[in-house]
Amino acid sequence: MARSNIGIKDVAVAAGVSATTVSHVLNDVTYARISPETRKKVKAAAEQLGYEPNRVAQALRNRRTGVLGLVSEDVATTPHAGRIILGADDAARARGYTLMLINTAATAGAASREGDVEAVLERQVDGILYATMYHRVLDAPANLGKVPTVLVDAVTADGLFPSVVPDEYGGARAAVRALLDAGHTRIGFINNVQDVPSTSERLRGFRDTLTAAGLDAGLAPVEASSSDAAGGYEAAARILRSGHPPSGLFCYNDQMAMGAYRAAAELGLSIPGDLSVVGFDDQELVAGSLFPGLTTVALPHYGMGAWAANHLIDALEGAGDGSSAGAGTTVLECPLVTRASVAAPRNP
Amino acid sequence: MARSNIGIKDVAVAAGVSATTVSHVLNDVTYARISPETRKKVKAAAEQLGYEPNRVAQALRNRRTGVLGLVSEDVATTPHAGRIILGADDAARARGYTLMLINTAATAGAASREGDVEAVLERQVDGILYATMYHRVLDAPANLGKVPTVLVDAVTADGLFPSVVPDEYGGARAAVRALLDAGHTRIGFINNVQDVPSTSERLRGFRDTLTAAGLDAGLAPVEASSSDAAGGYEAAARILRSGHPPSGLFCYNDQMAMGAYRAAAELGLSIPGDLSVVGFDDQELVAGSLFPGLTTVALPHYGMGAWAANHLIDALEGAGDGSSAGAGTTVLECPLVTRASVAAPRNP
DNA sequence: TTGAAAGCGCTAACAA
DNA sequence: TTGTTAGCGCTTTCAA
Repeated sequence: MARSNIGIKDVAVAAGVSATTVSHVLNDVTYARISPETRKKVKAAAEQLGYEPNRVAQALRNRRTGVLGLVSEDVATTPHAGRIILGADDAARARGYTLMLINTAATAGAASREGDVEAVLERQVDGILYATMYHRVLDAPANLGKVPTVLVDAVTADGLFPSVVPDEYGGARAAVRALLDAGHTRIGFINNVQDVPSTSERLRGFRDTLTAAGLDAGLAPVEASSSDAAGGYEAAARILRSGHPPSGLFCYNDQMAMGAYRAAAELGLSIPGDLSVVGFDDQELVAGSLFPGLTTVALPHYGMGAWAANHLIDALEGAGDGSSAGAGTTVLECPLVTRASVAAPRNP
Repeated sequence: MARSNIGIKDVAVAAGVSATTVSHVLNDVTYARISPETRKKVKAAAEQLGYEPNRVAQALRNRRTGVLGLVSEDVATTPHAGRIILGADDAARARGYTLMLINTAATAGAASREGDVEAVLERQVDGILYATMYHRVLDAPANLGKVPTVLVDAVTADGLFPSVVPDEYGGARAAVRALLDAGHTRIGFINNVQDVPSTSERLRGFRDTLTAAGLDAGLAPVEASSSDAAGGYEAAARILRSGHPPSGLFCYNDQMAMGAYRAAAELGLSIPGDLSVVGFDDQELVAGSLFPGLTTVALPHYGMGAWAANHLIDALEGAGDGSSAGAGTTVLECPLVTRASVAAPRNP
């Protein structure tokens, strides 16, 4: 079961040197003065025996495991978690770290989530990445912060941890600008009803962009509903059936846009001929499958995962100062992904 | 940085006993005869100091880390990975294990994937879960199997590893049966063009079910295309425009079903009034967002993850025999998820 | 009923 | 230039 029976000692005897020497050459210890021939011998022996370090023993000795605990909420719900995980994994591996994963329930009580954090802490992870599945303010478990911690897609009310979140506002601006650039002057927004940062920020981005373009944001139709296809259908129907319907529609997310597609179809409105639509989230499975393909704004999940891992490792490897080195929130751009749902309005 | 400074020794002095005794009582060592009062003292001290075991030290000593390496292909592509991860995490945690995650690229060469496996092996994982993102036959990295290994959603050509895969055939039967039960007698199938197990098995299930119902499977319309919405649209359009179109349509996956919805809409066919549709995969984001909701067949990703973790742990904890204890492939049911896309045919 | 001592595989002072 | 020695925190003979 124990896989690699051969250890540093075996290499030592094979090379005819001491374990210390083997350790020195294999770790490229700077202060060790070892003759080139000895180095060669050791490396050859190690290679030949197929030596692989036992990271557990190293960890015990060095008091660093090289493992990052990824505590992620609701891993299974969306593909978002996958992107965060992938970004974090890529970044971590590039720097010699590995991820240890624990799923935690967003809806669980503080005690349960504290237990989840404890599970990785026992494993002596060097640091923790705490990820949520949508941008929100997090009620952090009490034991978070016992090791350096970075928040992904979340902030805490007290702002004690460094964190990385999407630029919801900027993303909304990009979406509306795409509509504006295509020539639309009457643009509507269908928003989510939940009280989360993205709801208010996307609305703010929507309004500010219209205002900046010299339009009266107060006149722009805005309807809110649940952030799924049914909600999108309903909100879009309300807007499109109004007296003076918009020619461009910005949707809170791709699911709602999917509902808007249906509402448009029922009203005999073709996309993008009669109605241009922009979504948010870039859920490949949805945005890429709709017809016509949905122009949308991508959430930088991969980038947030990578940023968080890198930032955490920087903190770990930087001066072992207070661990709170560089708290504050970093905001990552949400780029527009152009597909085929935006065109010039029929009657500009 | 090192989080829990207090170790077994601290508890020992606090309780006025030896480290040995502390270890004994905290681990409930059966053969240790320790007085109830001593036990009480030790537990109180541990509790009071907030002692948490250092799993790394335990691992070094016990030669078991209690960590399972999850090597997963293309974690980010679909929500499937999330389900597998969740299932594996739940099962592993219930039995005191933790997951270590490594992403690997399905398209990468054997050498690169071997490196990915090596990364977790160095961490002394007790066993490995190797997961692919769709059911296929896997070209296993050479070092897989150095520790007990279970395959998730994949099999190897040589069948050397225990593995768990979805019952594609049974799922297809359930889908077709749903159509049959609703009264349809003319049923079509739009299939994937790729040569993967699901393509042939779902087709086989489709035909066998028709035959078993006394219909002539040879006459049933079958069209194949790429397994996305565009392919589904195209294949469905071909079938629906044919001389004698079916009243029920089974689709290789939900994406293709989404394309079929569009084809039906263009032909003025309402779902489920004029056409009943069944998908496969149960991609919540798609199946639940379509209108009407898509009746589909769920892939048991959560179950496969859980089964694999449990099976692996069984092997780990069972007699430390050959590790190949119980190779062979386990097949998990694909249940029908009923939404609203199936109804009785208009002209039975 | 309890404790002393050895050692898991590795690294790092310190000696030689 | 290299080797000896002492642990990292824990478990487990073995002895008391």
